[in-house]
Amino acid sequence: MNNKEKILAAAEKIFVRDGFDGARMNTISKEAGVNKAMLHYYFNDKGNLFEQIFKIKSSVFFPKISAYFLSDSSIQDKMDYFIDTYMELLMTNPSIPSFVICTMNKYPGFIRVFPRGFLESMIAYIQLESDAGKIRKLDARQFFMSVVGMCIFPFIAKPVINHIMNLEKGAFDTILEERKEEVKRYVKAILKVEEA
Amino acid sequence: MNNKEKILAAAEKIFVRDGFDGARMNTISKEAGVNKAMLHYYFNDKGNLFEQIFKIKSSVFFPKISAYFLSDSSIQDKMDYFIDTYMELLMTNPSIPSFVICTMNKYPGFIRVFPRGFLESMIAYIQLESDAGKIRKLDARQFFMSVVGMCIFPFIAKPVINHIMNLEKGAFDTILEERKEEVKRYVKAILKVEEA
DNA sequence: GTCTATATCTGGATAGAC
DNA sequence: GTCTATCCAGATATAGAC
Repeated sequence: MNNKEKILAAAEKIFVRDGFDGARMNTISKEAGVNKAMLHYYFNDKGNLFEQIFKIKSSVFFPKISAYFLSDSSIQDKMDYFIDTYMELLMTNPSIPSFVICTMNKYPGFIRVFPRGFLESMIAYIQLESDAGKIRKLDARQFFMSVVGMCIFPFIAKPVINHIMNLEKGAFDTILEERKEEVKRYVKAILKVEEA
Repeated sequence: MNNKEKILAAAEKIFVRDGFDGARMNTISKEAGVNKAMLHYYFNDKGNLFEQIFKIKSSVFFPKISAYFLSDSSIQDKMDYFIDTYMELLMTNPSIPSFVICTMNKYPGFIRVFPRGFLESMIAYIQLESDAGKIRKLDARQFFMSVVGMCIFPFIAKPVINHIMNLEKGAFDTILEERKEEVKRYVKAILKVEEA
């Protein structure tokens, strides 16, 4: 890894952990093991360094979670895949949801990193299935927001959850693991066509 | 309103809008219309000013959303009340969810303001109903997390939602209003006992 | 490309007059 | 209680030698 790559890796870690405001150019340089002036040499300023990282990251994230939606499997299977993949991704990057929320609420310009097509087409597909009567009649936008909300909740609320449920060491991870299955069951219940 | 009250009101607004780090003692004093030195006279330092506000706020919030849980109505009605009350509260304070998430992830000590009893007893009650077979067999903690996740999602993700769905002016508020009913329907579907 | 030293700015907090 | 002036720490960014 050359210096530029070292800086990118270190900056990602520190920005995600501390947020844009909380991150220090000093901390990043120490983490990367390079001189602080190098950060400015390669990336001019803090804001630009920040953008570079998350343009790269989001270009792999969205294709991954939406991949299976193109297959010819049932919508129930597609939702199962989405929930599994999304939850797995979050479990290996548990700070991402809070990071994204904090960043984009403070710096609305940050949402540019969200590519439009992936989410739009997933929602459109769900709406078609609903309109065709294959699943319950629902607003696909509301449904999609609900699924994502259910998936990210434990990650954004971890401190409260630990406080309220006073969990033992490791218990939180168990909750996450069980949650995948539980959310999939909830989604199936929501999608199920009501009896007349 | 005396100076102390003016400061509290101004500080609440600025802290919620800008976060703890982003808030400036200068900005707060201007907003309150008092001299900056007054902030230190009444509240010593920034951290203490911050705590005072949210101890007061949370002491009204939790009793409100959990009030109806003590009645003798059905669990479905209780959940409807919870979702309505909670969503209404958020609609009049739409920045609160992001604020809480950002603050408590950065300053874990902040969770002390969350009183334990209210949420715990709501969850315990739901678990009893489930174990008794009055609703579907489920993990009440997972269920409760799901409901809260569904309610707060549009508030924490507003910038993405506007970006992805490219909404017209006022369309977001319509989504919020419709969401109350939609989430209530989803919750009913989740709670419904499965046929053998 | 890499480093040291430093300029410059910002913001919380304090001293002290009134 | 209220104000002005100021201190001081911390952080970004730059200048300039090598």
